[in-house]
Amino acid sequence: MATKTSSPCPENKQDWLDCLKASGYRLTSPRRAVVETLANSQRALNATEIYDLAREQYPSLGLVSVYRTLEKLEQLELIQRVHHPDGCQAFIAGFTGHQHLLICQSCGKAEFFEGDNLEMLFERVAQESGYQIQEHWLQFFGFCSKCRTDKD
Amino acid sequence: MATKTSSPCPENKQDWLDCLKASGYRLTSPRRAVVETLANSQRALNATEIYDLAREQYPSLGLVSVYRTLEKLEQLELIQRVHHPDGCQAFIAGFTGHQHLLICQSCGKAEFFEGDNLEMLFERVAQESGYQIQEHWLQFFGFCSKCRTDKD
DNA sequence: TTCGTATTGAAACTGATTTTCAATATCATT
DNA sequence: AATGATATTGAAAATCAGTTTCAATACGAA
Ligand SMILES: [Mn+2]
Ligand SMILES: [Mn+2]
Ligand SMILES: [Zn+2]
Ligand SMILES: [Zn+2]
Repeated sequence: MATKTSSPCPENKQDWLDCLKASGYRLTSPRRAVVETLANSQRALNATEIYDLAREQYPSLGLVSVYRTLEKLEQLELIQRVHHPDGCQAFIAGFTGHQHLLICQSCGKAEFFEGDNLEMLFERVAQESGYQIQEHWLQFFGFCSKCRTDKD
Repeated sequence: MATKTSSPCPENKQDWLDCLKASGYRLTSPRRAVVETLANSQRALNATEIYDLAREQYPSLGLVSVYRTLEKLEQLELIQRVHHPDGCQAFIAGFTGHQHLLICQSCGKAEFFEGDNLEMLFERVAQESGYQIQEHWLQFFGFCSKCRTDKD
């Protein structure tokens, strides 16, 4: 029985490299470093965080290449931007299908969940407002089990 | 019978000025201009948009004063920041109680709605993920009745 | 009306992101 | 494996939104 929540890490970061390759991009060390860093992360990272983490393995990496790689990964929908009260320039591994984010307010750890059923609400709001509803954003914030334990 | 959706404009922009006054701030022309502009707007506006609109009535207004006034209005919870795929620095008149935004993807017109009932989903996701859920973001995007008509 | 000071707009500054550019690395082709 | 066209690179310069500084001004309590 499959769980309804899932970690953002993709099964295989090779998929990302394959996808970049298939889209006509070259596989370079800077790109590998960024992919590696993001694909291994349990939480959303911004450009500088990726830069700092990736340089531990690949010190000559330039910040500009991080920005350029993020741009491509986002276009290919391998990653997605995460909006947060503290900022909206962090990225996390994307997931297919209809999923939403659950984010730890303490450590930032993110998971995806699915199974929100908002059809009834869509209809009621559409009725009352006259809007034709096309998209929705839903995001939960809380404390992950680890951070709850640490608080004690 | 009260509708469950409502326009973001406050009944009376004088309320905002009173609130600023009550908080120890002086009522100045730049502040009045920003309040006027935001309180009259049906959609979220960023600093530059407010600056441009407000200067039509008050040409000597400085952009710095827009930023400074926004900061105060946000602290007083008279306005709130609106996150959007195209940017997250726009503000709209705030509302009390538990409400969420419905935004037109064409003209930006915003309304608030209430009555989302996510308790069951909170519990299920909390159970499956181990997270203690504290907050949620919910936002709808679509086309307002006017923009739907205009498309025909 | 007076007067202390909160507020102002211009200019300088900051930090994040983008652009430019010459040097380099990738990879399809030989 | 070697070649060569060119996509990609990092450094430096440029841009952009937002913030800080500061002397001049406007608010509003007295
Ligand atoms: Mn959903
Ligand atoms: Mn809600
Ligand atoms: Zn946590
Ligand atoms: Zn509209």
